[in-house]
Amino acid sequence: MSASRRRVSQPPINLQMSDIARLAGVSESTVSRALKDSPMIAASTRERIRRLAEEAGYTVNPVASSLRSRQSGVITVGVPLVHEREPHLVDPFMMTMLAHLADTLADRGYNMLLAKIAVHQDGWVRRLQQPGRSDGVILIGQSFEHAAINEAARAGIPLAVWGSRLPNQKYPVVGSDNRLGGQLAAAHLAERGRKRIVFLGDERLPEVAHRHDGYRQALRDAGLKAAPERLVRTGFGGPDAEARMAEAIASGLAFDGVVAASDVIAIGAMRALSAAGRRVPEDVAVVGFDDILLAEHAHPPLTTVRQELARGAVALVDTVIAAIRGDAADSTLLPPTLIVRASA
Amino acid sequence: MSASRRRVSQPPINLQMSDIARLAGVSESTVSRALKDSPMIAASTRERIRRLAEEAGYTVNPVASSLRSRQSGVITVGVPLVHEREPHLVDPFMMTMLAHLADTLADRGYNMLLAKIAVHQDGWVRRLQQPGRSDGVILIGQSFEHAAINEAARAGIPLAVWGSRLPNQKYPVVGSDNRLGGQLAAAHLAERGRKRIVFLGDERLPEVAHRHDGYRQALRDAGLKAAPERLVRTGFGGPDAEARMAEAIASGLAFDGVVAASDVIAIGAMRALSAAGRRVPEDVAVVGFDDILLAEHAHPPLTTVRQELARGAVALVDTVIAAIRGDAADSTLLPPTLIVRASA
DNA sequence: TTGTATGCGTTATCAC
DNA sequence: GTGATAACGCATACAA
Repeated sequence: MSASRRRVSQPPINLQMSDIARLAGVSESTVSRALKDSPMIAASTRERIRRLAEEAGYTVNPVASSLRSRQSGVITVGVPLVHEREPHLVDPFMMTMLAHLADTLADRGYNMLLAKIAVHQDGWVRRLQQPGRSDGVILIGQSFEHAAINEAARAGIPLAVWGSRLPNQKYPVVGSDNRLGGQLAAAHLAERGRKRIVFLGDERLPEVAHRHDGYRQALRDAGLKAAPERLVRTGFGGPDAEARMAEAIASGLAFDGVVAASDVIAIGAMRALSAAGRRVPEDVAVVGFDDILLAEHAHPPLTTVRQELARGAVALVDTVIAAIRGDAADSTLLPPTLIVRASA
Repeated sequence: MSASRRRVSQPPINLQMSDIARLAGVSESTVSRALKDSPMIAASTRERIRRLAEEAGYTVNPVASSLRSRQSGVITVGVPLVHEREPHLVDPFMMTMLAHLADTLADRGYNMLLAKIAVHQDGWVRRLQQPGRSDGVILIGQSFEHAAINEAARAGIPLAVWGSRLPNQKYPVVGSDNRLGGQLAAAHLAERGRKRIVFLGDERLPEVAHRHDGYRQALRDAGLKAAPERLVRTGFGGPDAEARMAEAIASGLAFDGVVAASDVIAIGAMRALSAAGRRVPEDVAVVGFDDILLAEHAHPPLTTVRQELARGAVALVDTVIAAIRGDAADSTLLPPTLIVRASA
């Protein structure tokens, strides 16, 4: 059942601007201007040329256009891969963010070029913005690359980054108030009488670090102490989180509450708890982070800190567009919200 | 907290090939060849030039390269939007497919350009493959555009389409055996003694049509009759499905089983059933389609027909690459699997 | 308001 | 094995 064919039938007669110019009896420049609605051209001829091009099925060659004009109409969205082999893109948070970004970029008339970034390899910053291919870059997550991102910003790459505010930051970030988010989560558990609350996540990552800070603040406020052994480090993958939680349980760690750095982590943890015969929330109350679609469908439905991804995506896009224009590109701090369901 | 800056500091000294040529004491042609590992160049000079370029931080300008060579290293992934306002990309099935495609394309050394396609507007096929911007196109879903896609294929655009096999198809498709899938779903319900089984989906779309065919076949095989009023039409959105299901219940339609055209539809239906006081699976058994991550977390966990998206994504990518090369681009039929959980 | 001329940075073609 | 030269298709400074 072959459906192949050489590019032979119906040669798409690669029309160029000169063809339209001839058809219209004007010069190429006029066509070029008319097609981008330049006010230089009389409205009547503009209209005529547009119609002619339309009928002929001509579209401007974006590659040539972008070589000459140094504008591509494309924005690169980069996903830093912390650990080589994780298929990060399939992560629900990442997918949702990408979908919102794609929607917003389309709204703004930009195309989206998706790039997985192996941040191990040196020089990824340069590869990121191959000259001319895209007008700007959105990075989803800072990973451990604060310094490298700063360098990229200093090199003049229009940038917007999803993440946390850090000292000495030369690039605009969009992100939730992670400290507040962590605080909301832990305070909620404390209010429900939980005394020994575990934090589950990789606190070396900037966003998670802030969530952890908020968590400790809330514990202090509640008069609880944050035992260091109750910081259980895990990556963002569900199976990883499940394994780390299982280990913690097996090690005899005593706890009655969990603040997870993400919903996927929380759900992995609940799996491990369930496997170990601990009931949620009776024995252990669990709070997640993100409020992905899965959260409300989890067993039990997950209490979590919602991040406003749709708003975040809009802010990221508008920020990078501002940077491209050379306008002030300010950082944006989004308010997280505690969504109380059944798990805590 | 402004983090903006004009592109002034640290001018990235836009290095070009001529600079490397001068540095190496050779011509531009030699540099060009060396950097693409042409066997024409002596291994020693090749290595020397590569190192020089590396050190200088030079990368080939992909726009200029692609204007001249007519190869972009980019593949466009198009998502046809059936209904204008649905944010289709946020659909879990779509997001998962996109993530797998992005992973696979990256593996194959291609970049992914994401395009939402408004199929209402005429001429979308042409816009899809703006000359030069990408080497080929992957379409996720045929929508109602079989004829237009055929036209694109005839025009020589290298294509691969996720969808169903249709008569007179001039383009390669990758997709599940939807007829078999529908059959598996309905047969499972029949085996469990369900007699009045509703089909929930838009049977005008090719893939859904085939699932519906399989459903009817299974009913016939089980000696049941497929009453036309048990075909309840709905789009792919969860809220839409919930509303249609609620209407069907309110209208007094009698049924004890549901075959849904997707998991999202199934979950929407279960919501409506639950709201109407019908228990799943006791009163109504429900089978979904896709096996998205959400399915196993649904209430109750959803029995569904799994599609192998990861394999599908690989097939799509390899198919479009074959088409780009001018090789035979064959269609691929993936085997669906029934995953039995608690909902049926 | 429109046309003319030049060049964007690379690669293909042809010569050496 | 390497170099010179002319495109690739368009947009802009400048001239008219």
